[in-house]
Amino acid sequence: MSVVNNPKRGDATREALIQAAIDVFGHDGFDASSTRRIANAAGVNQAAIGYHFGGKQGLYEAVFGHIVSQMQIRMVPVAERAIASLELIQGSAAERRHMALDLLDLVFSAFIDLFGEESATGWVRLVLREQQDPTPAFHILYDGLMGRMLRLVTHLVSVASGLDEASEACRVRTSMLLGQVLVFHVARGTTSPHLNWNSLGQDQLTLLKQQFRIALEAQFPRGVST
Amino acid sequence: MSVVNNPKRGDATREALIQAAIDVFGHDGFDASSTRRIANAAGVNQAAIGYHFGGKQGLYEAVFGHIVSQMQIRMVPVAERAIASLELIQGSAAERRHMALDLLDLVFSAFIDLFGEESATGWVRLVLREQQDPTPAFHILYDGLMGRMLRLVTHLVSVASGLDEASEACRVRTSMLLGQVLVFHVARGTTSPHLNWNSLGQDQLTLLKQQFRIALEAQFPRGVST
DNA sequence: GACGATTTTAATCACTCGATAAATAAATCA
DNA sequence: TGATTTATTTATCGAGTGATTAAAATCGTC
Repeated sequence: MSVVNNPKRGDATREALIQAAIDVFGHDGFDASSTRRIANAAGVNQAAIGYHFGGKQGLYEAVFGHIVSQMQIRMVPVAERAIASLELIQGSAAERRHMALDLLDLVFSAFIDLFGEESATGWVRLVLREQQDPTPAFHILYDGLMGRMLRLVTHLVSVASGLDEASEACRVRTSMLLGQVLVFHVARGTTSPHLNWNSLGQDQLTLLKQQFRIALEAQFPRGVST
Repeated sequence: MSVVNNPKRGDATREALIQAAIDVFGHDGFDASSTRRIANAAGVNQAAIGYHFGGKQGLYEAVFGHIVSQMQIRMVPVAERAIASLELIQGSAAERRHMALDLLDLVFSAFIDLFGEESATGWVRLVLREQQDPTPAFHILYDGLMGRMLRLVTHLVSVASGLDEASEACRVRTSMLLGQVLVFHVARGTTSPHLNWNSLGQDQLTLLKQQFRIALEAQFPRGVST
């Protein structure tokens, strides 16, 4: 009870293991990452993984719990702001369209920033790998954040485009929007040499947001109305 | 000399190993795939991998050689047709823009078909994994096909948009186009439940091409001209 | 059918893996 | 302090890894 917050004895070890695991798992994937390397990177003993997380799989899932909470810190305020704005406005269709476009820009800007953070290099790879072929850890991601964000964005696209929210067309277009951002991480092997970008710095992120906005406005033009 | 084509004795074994390796590597990744499982799936002995390909890594690279040749069969004719069309036309800027848009649609349609083929489920995962974090095998892909296709598409986008081919803006927009297609494979974990698609059948591919064309035309409008 | 070359197989190597039990250390509380 | 719980470490287990060797089988050719 000396310090506030009451940190239990093993908290430091657990934290160190999760941080190291994000790096190692993110760099080499689940299978190629040995528990010994992770433990070594964390400065603790290999057996500590079994003690604190039950095993390698348990550590992997704990890592995703950590990632989701980090993503939530960044995205939830933005999402709530967008939802609040949407509920407030009740003008003409054109006005709501206008608003939805601004909110899409807001949400995707946050998304681009999130994926471009310095500390993100580790966990972004993990998230994308899990996207590609989901393991049980994927549900932690989807239920915790991705699913909710996707529903919000789909709704915004629906308002911005006039497409029925439940239609396949609307959902396809929503996914395509997502792809326009993800591609710079997912197809890094191709985009990176093509753009001479060896990393996503502030300059690159700015350009990305800029170009995304242009593409967004073009895809769902403001002027067109009923 | 009994059969034509002079198939050497070990060709059947090599072919079986490559086919099995595409499935196993594609499903579980390089590290999680054991040479014994691959050999078993191919119906040959594990030592045959060492004999024919030098080792696990050699087999992995041979797989990518095979994939590239398969992709080339599908994409090279389309690419050559596009290049030929571009060189022929020399009308007004508006006409060239028009043509470039049609060619973009052509190339990406082929791309969508390629990634949607029944037999593709195996190697698509492999290609995307390699995109995400390139190993030496990535160069086989990039030099063999991806790089060339990307240059072609960049040129088409340049003509269609009026952006300088060498500009970052043009290349970012090109990558974004690519992302609009890739997302359905790369973020399958998210798009698949969102769209209630458990696989990419003919209906899904048709809808994809349809929506992509709409998004493409919107992003690079035909009407606008000098 | 015998020969040499190519291919396939069985057997084994040294090694790394994740998990775990037993021993030790540290903190907590009576 | 001594007892008890909690945490960390050391050491080891069996399973599975990729690679390699040497023997066996298969082939074309004479």
